[in-house]
Amino acid sequence: MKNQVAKLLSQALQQLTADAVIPADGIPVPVIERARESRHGDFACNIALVLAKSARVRPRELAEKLVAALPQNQLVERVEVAGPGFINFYLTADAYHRLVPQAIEQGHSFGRSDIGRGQRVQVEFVSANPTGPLHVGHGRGAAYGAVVADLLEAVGFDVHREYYVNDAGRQMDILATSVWLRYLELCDQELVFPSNGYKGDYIWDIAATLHREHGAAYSHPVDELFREIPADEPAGGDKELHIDALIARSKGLLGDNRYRFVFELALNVILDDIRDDLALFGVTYEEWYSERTLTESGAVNRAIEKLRSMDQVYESSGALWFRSTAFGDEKDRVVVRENGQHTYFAADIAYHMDKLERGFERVIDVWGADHHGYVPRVKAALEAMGDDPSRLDVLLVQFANLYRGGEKVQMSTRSGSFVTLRELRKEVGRDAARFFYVMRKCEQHLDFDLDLAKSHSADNPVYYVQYAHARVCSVLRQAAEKGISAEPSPGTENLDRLTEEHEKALLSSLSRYGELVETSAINKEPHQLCQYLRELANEFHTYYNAHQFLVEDGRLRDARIKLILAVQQVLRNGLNLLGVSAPERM
RNA sequence: GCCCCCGUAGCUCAGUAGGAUAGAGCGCACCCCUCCUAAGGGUGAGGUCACACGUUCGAAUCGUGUCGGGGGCACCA
Repeated sequence: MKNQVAKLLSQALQQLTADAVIPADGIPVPVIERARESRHGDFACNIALVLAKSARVRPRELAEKLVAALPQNQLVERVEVAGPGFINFYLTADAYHRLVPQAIEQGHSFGRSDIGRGQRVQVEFVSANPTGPLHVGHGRGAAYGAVVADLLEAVGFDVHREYYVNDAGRQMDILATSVWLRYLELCDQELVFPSNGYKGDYIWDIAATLHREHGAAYSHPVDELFREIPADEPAGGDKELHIDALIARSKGLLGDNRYRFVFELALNVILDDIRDDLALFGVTYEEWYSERTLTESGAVNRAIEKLRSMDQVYESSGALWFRSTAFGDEKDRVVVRENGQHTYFAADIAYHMDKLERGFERVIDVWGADHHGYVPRVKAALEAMGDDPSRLDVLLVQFANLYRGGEKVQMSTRSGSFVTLRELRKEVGRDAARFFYVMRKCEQHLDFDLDLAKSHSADNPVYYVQYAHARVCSVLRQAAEKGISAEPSPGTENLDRLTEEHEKALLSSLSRYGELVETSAINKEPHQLCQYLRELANEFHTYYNAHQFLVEDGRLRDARIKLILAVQQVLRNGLNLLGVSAPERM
């Protein structure tokens, strides 16, 4: 609808350019917006105000000329120049009416578009280290990333969802060692568990699996394991040195293959759990990309060599540094440590290089806000390698705070008192969790009210929207019971009977849906969709209270049934994009 | 110290690429089912858009500065 108005204006602009009223250079794309007030018509455009200066014509005069140059169109009833030079468009009733059969016939595809033109875009999200279950912080990234991906797909992008699995590195070694130590305890050995190890119950579970399936086959005397290991922090030593020494000793005692076995077991159990958890949350991926394959395939070395060949790295005090300051970073960053191991950052450079090499035109990373310091250096690396850093879009998601009974739920990884995503899902349900997570802009701190998310009341936005959908279903059931056919008449037949203000408001909202999906997708702002659905549901509920749908007058009844069928479809499509169910009854 | 985000109604937040009289929900005060689910609806009170200066025909929106809140600044992952 908006696009059609914009097209008309573009044609008028071309006409005026040909007539030399407007200078040919630098004509902006006309910005059409929804009029905020009905007395300003349906759409408004400020192009005359914008162009007045360069055309050296008074805004109102320019507006008049544009209006005169507008081609005829059956959607537009009349056009007015108002205020300082706004052009207001008043659309015909038919322009709105034709949306109703469209929504009903197009069903699931109503509101979708192809503005993405099949461009390949990768969305990487969650990517939590597989060292334990996902917690509520990851949940927000999961919900947000999933909806952004779905929105982009809905507007015609070729979306590739990816989870980057950090299956290499020290944290994973700490995990493997933690599991093995717990296993040794299950083999009736006594030891002091390292303060820096993973202490969650799930570590015991994995150790128990190892013990159940392999008995004491992986057991070693503990005194051998701890012999001459530097003291742990509680014993007055350094927890990092302590755990690193334990890892090295574990590898030595178990040997490569057996250590690998414990490592893989831990990794697979946790990764399966994460995968399962996300799937139950309605979040799925096209690909789980292993960090290890990045090293094994030589991509990391290749990235480093690429930087070297472009003279973007230098050696200093035994390490290899990337000149990220040359690209706006605040300090240079190490890519290969003094001990010869590459840093996590080096793998990240390789990963992003690989993403672009795989042919994605746009790459979106969803990160926790605590990683924001990472953005400049990753972009710097892409630029240094000769890529366009603007192809990478990093979306930072702020943390979510849970509230229960008006009190903030205290969470800290250290004390092990963090709430897992699974627990949250169990408590408030998938629908509420998905909706609440994306209700706010991602850069906004999120206050997640658990009581509200659980409440079955109008205060709860999820139920409110779902209830509107269920109510439509209920009306249709009611019709069936009364022996009234809810089968709508073809096309726009009878829709001219919709003359109530409530009905016009609903038609107007329906006409906004497509635009809304587009702006939500382009701006990566799912909260706009939440907001919209709430408004649409509100208009429906108001309508429901004010008017009977299943009236005696068959033509009016048909028109109303068609209208609510269209509303039902849009509610369903919108909820579906959010990963929230649209129940038939509640 | 440097960097990022935020500051709009009592509370939680919108404000659609600067636009015509700043919006919603909650809370508060009233009111509405002999009627398709009251898990609903309506009416009302409530704002110096943190502050100052600047850009513009026009600023909650853009720029600079100040104040206030949150987060980040590893040869960790």
